[in-house]
Amino acid sequence: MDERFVVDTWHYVLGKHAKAMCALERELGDRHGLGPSEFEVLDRIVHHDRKLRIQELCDEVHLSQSALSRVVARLEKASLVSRVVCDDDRRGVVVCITDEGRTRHAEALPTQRAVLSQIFTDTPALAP
Amino acid sequence: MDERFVVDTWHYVLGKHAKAMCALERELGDRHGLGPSEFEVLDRIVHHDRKLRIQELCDEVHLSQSALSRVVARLEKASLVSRVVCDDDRRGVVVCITDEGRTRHAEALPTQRAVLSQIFTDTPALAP
DNA sequence: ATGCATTTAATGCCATTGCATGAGTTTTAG
DNA sequence: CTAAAACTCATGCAATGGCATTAAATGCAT
Repeated sequence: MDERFVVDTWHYVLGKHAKAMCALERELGDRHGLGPSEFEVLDRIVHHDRKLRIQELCDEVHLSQSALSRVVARLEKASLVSRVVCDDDRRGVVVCITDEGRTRHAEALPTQRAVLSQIFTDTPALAP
Repeated sequence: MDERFVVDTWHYVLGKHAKAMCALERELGDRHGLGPSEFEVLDRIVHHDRKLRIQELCDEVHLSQSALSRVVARLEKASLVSRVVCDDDRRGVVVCITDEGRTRHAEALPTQRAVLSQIFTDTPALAP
């Protein structure tokens, strides 16, 4: 169809993604010791406000199952979440956010919002 | 400002980026033996239709200088580009696309366009 | 002209990611 | 009830990317 629109949109996505990822990595990392993926996982759990199974998280975060497994492992090592074998299906694992995890997320959230605002506001939908 | 818009846009970008990257990796890789970064570099050179310095490419591709250096190295190993020390500034390196590189790019271009069209057409600007 | 700071690209090192696989559990078919 | 198939998550491995550093070349100031 409109090939030009498609390609322009793709470049817009590429540019914003790179810029935002880079900034998030820097800001979240320096200020809160979190990577973008770690923050995203915490954020999903807080958003749902309940325990989530790995598989549920997998649907929400744009990571492979293996990558997610490792992110959760890192979060657990940092005491921000805990992993518990699921009661009714012992193949599954539920991820619970800890108080420390909630605190860290709450601290990091304004940083993330600030970064994203910086990047996505005052920009035309398809910036040149 | 409109926090909701910012976050929604970010999720849109994340989703499209993940989907497109994944599909490009698969399709370009399987059909043409190219990674997305490799294709992107070839594409930029073809688009400009001239030799480009590494640094110029760096501005156009969303890669660090070191990553770009390695992409070009891979492309050179595959005989798709050649690297020549710049005449007027012998620190610099110009990257020239080879005939084989042009051919490969021409073959891969429709694949890339097809993937992107699939993902970016018939979707509302902010898909659910 | 000489020495020092700067620029440019390549490389060492490490972190993160995806694919393929593995171990354990559940479900299904017979 | 048993065996095979499917599912869920973790891990080995290789690829890719970024940061910091290096080597070489250039520019600039004295």
